[in-house]
Amino acid sequence: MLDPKFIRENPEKVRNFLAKRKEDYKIVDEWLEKDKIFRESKAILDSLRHERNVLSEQINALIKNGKQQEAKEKIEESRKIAKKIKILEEDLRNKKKEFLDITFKIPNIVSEEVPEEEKLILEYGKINKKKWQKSYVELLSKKLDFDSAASMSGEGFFVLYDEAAILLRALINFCLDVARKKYREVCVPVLLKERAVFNSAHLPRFKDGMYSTTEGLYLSPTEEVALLNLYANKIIEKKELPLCFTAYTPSFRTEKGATKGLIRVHQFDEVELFKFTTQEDSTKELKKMVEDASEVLKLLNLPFRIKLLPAYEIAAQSSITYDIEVFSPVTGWLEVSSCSNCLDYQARRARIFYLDKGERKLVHTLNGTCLGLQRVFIALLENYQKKDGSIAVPKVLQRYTNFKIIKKA
RNA sequence: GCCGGGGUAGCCUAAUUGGUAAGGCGCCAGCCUCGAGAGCUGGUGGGCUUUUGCCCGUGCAGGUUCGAGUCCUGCUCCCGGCGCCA
Repeated sequence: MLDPKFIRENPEKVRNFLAKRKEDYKIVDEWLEKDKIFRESKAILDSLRHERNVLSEQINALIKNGKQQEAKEKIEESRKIAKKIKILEEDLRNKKKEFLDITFKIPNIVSEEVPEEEKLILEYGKINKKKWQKSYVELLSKKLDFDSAASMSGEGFFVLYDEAAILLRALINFCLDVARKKYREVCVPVLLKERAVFNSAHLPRFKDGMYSTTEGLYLSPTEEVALLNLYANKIIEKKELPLCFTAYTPSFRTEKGATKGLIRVHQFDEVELFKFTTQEDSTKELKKMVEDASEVLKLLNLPFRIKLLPAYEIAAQSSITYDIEVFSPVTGWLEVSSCSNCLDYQARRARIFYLDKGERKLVHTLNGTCLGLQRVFIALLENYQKKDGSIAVPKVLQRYTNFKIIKKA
């Protein structure tokens, strides 16, 4: 969430970035109204509480001095106020809830660096497109089985066999090993409490995009949620920052518009990067994160490009987002990473602070995919295929696969 | 899942039969000093209020009460024990 004080003092700025996000900026007026009502009600309640507190203190003094009769009269008086307070408290609770609900609906500030339209930042590697190249589906043939997956889990799932399964696992390990050089590896849960998912701001906005269980837990839509919550309600020493984590887990999304294939599936694999930084370092650290994620593609010798997304394409919690797309000869450009600076938006919800000379400050949180593995998998197959239908395994992956080539199926 | 014990500010520890959160460390500022340290003084949770000031704050959410760290209910996490378990 944004700092209410910021919204109150800069409603124009908030309207402005809502417009950039192509969202309804009238919500700001609604917010200002709710904020005003809430604060006015609270002021009335506060003065009543003050009266009660004064009376209470008098009652205490009277009782100590043995003046029971006078105390009794004061208690009677105070009782009336207490009744009023109770009614107003109930009312204020509702108003506070309304106020918070609307505050949570307002997305993060948009960074000044965010362009009007998608902006190409970098192109890397040589695009190699040949007429004879086949799609990953053709290449894998029976090693990729959508039918069995559909019969046990429904549409939007897949089964991999043999070298295909091994290659995906190799990719997971490779990405993790590259990430591990700079990020601490951590193994995290994929079932998460409502509060945790709320902290990352996936709730309430992304509710329909997530699976939930009968026990009320949500299936992780991205490791971003778990990694953020490593420090929920904690205070970090400034000298410990930046804290960098990486994790691999499967991620789960309902993907209502899922199409057949590996590109958009309900259960997919990603290695995630996450950083907690000081307020002054987050911009610098985001750039490093984008480089770290690109590093994997460079090592795999896959062509890719980096884009800076416009405001209307970035997540509500993000203030700026870089996307990395890998080139796959038949399937085309595939988004494999999204690196975002959430500033203090998630930290305010999750209450994550650091101590700077005794002063408590909200951390900045950054997240990035490193990478979306099914999509890198596709690019790998299509880029490394040979004319005879076999697929070479990149040198850096061979120690993970223990084979150098996937023969034509 | 059951039984018992616990959660107080950045950290550590107090608070009588319910009477309105005390102290220490650390940190910040000032004094002192060539400077640092020590020492001394003040300040160090959040919000509203331009001042004075007021409200809230003892894991979270409620309840009882004139008044709750303290009593009650639900939840949560930690510690110990039992149970279950790959």
